[in-house]
Amino acid sequence: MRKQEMPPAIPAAGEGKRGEEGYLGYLLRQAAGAYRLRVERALDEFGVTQPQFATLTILSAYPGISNADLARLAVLTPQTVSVIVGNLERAGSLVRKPHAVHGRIQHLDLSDSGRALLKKCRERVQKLERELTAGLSANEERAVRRWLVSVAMAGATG
Amino acid sequence: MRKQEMPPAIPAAGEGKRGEEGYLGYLLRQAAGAYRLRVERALDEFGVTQPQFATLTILSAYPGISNADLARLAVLTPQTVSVIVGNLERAGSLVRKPHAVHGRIQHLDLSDSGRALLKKCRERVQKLERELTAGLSANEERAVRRWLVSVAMAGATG
DNA sequence: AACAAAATATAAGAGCTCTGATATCATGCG
DNA sequence: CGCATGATATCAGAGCTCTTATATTTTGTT
Repeated sequence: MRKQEMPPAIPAAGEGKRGEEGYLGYLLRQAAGAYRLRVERALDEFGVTQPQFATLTILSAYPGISNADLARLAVLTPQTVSVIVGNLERAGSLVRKPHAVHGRIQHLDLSDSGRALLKKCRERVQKLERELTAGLSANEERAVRRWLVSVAMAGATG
Repeated sequence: MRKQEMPPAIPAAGEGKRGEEGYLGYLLRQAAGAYRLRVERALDEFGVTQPQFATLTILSAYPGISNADLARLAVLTPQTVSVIVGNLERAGSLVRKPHAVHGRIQHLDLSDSGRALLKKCRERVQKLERELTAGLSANEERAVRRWLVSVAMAGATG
């Protein structure tokens, strides 16, 4: 396949601009896309996407949270979260408790089936998570974590 | 806002699970999302998205590439790239040269306006790119780059 | 009490991305 | 030559994500 291109000659993955000399933003996008794909493949059996898994996880840690707070936690817009929550509700993984003390806010909580689903997903994903740190020394992992957090928070209002 | 939640107490950005102790995959997704948003804000004036900018950049480095090779380079599916290319063509930033020596393959190339657009976008993005490395030592930057490449390539066929 | 401001939720429209399916073209094998 | 295989391109359907806009509720000001 792809016999002989005269021009620049397309590099293999991990070489040239595709490798460690490439733009950091480009590498970041590639890494996130590749990992998202691996997560969704691992969770395909359960029909759960990576954003859904993240939402279930947050909901498990902070039950009763509102859509708006969920969006803040996930660094997403409320509209985006509303779509994800809608799909999860349709699948029966979470329930909305519409009213509350306040009128407009809806509290979100995992259903029993949602909790069971999260447990199964978590096992799969933790395997991938371990692979993520496999080749890193303790120092390197710390540097990577610090960097990821700083990138996520740059330009944030808080 | 959000006066007193009894339960776990929602952490501020960069703290607890949202910070350096969180899941690496979660941090990766947040960082990529936040950076993509910054890029698209910076390029909003030109109506160019991050994937479109990446496509223009690749096309500039490898003119005459096919949709399929472009997909391989970008670690995306051919269908995804086809959508992006379609939007860029509609905007007049690239041209398809349908035929070739082979019959089915379409060669892609930047138009003059596409080249001018890329130049303007590149200036904006390079500013963000520099911010990405601001707090990193040379050693740390090397570790981050190596890690991103390894994540992007894990599970790849070749 | 009345109005303004802020927060919450949702809808509409657009782009990105996947999977699965379909059509075209090239090459290799009989 | 005829058919199978593989590569390329595209369509259809689904989910994620953004922006912009709208409706409802709560809160603060007058």
